[in-house]
Amino acid sequence: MAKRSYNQYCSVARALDVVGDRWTLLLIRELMIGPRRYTDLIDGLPGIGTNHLASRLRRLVAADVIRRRALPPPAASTVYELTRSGRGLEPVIIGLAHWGVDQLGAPDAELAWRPDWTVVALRGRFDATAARGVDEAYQFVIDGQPFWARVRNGELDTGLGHVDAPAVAVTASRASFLAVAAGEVQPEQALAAGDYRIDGDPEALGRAAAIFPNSTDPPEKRP
Amino acid sequence: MAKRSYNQYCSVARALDVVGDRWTLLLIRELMIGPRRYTDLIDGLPGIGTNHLASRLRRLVAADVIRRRALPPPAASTVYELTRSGRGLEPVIIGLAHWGVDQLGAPDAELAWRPDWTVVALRGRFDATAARGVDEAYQFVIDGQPFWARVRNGELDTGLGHVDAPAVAVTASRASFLAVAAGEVQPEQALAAGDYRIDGDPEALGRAAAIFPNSTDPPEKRP
DNA sequence: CGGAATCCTCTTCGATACTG
DNA sequence: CAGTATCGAAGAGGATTCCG
Repeated sequence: MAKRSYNQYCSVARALDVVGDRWTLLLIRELMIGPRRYTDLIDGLPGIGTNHLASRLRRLVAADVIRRRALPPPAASTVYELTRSGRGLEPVIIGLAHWGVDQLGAPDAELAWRPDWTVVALRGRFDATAARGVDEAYQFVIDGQPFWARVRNGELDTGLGHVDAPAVAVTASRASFLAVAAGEVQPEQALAAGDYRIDGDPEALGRAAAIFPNSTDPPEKRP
Repeated sequence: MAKRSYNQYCSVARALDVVGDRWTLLLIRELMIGPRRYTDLIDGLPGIGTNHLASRLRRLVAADVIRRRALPPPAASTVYELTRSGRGLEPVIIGLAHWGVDQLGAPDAELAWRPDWTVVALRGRFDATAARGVDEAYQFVIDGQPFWARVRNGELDTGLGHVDAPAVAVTASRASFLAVAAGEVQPEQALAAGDYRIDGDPEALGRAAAIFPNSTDPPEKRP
């Protein structure tokens, strides 16, 4: 039962001792999207053994990366969420997200895809400079799954569900949303085809496009 | 022989399909320090099975993350080094290094430690703002292992071996270097004790301390 | 000696079945 | 809904051997 360790006095190795196991960083990704129930996690991590999920959750709680929280009575359920320490892993996830774009390829029906994952992509693409002075929210409903992004004071907030008074709302099917996101289809075509809809202020749409640029390299320096 | 995959259309999952296996990110860390021979890698990754190292190297070459290069005749050996794509993983490694600092604890003789790993720590602590206008090099020789950092045009370059005309040179034993780095011993004490030596310009030492701050949070936003 | 392939034991993974 | 229990298959970790 003793945890396997790299046994190195190196902060990279120590970090990987805690979050380097298979599935663990994807589990962090899931919780970056928002608090999740056990079954939500199973759903967002197709293929994980339930025993492994349970043991990883236990370990991450022990390491103060995530926390177990009971929802108030009407909901009567428990959720897992990132602690402050766990939120500190966001740069790692974002770093992987940037790097992984090149490995992504074209949308493939064989691969699992959840609308929520778009939240992570949005957080990765967020351009704080372009967001300066903007104060508005954007609503998405993809495949019936609602999520949103709000920009205020140059900062980004995201969540699942519906947001008040969005400046723009995008409603789309999985296929059309992915086709547009991957650049396979022009937004105009998708709009004409019908299962892709944009409501709201056209100018706000332009701002959103600048704040979440489609394919730039990470803001870090280039080699 | 088919590679295990998460089978998700998500750039984080795709990235982890390539570099998420056990040992792989530590292998990238090793190559961030500089080009390495097979046996150097074995040495920097104590505990890795030679078969696993070989198979990971093969896969990473295939994925264009690293490259195999033959050294010119006198050396008559081959080294592995990061490709441009592989260097793109530096933000991930640095992100893990920042996060792992909290998990690091006190130096422990039970844990493996290599002087070279300090190069990664230096790269993680580099403060580009403090480096503005500085053009000088710093030499380290820890436990007999030489490595250096050079700051120029607000950018950082690092490497193994000796650098020309360093502004500061730090020479120390493993124990005293770690004790000072971990904040257990004040530099003055270590200097007095004798197995820690600093040569060069005291003002440059002050600049180096500002450029590689000892324990700040990552420059990313805080939660 | 550097760069692996082989063998063998042990742990972890993945899938399913089962329980409070 | 939130987990345990179980079990075959795959990967990890050593040691040793092989090849140039």
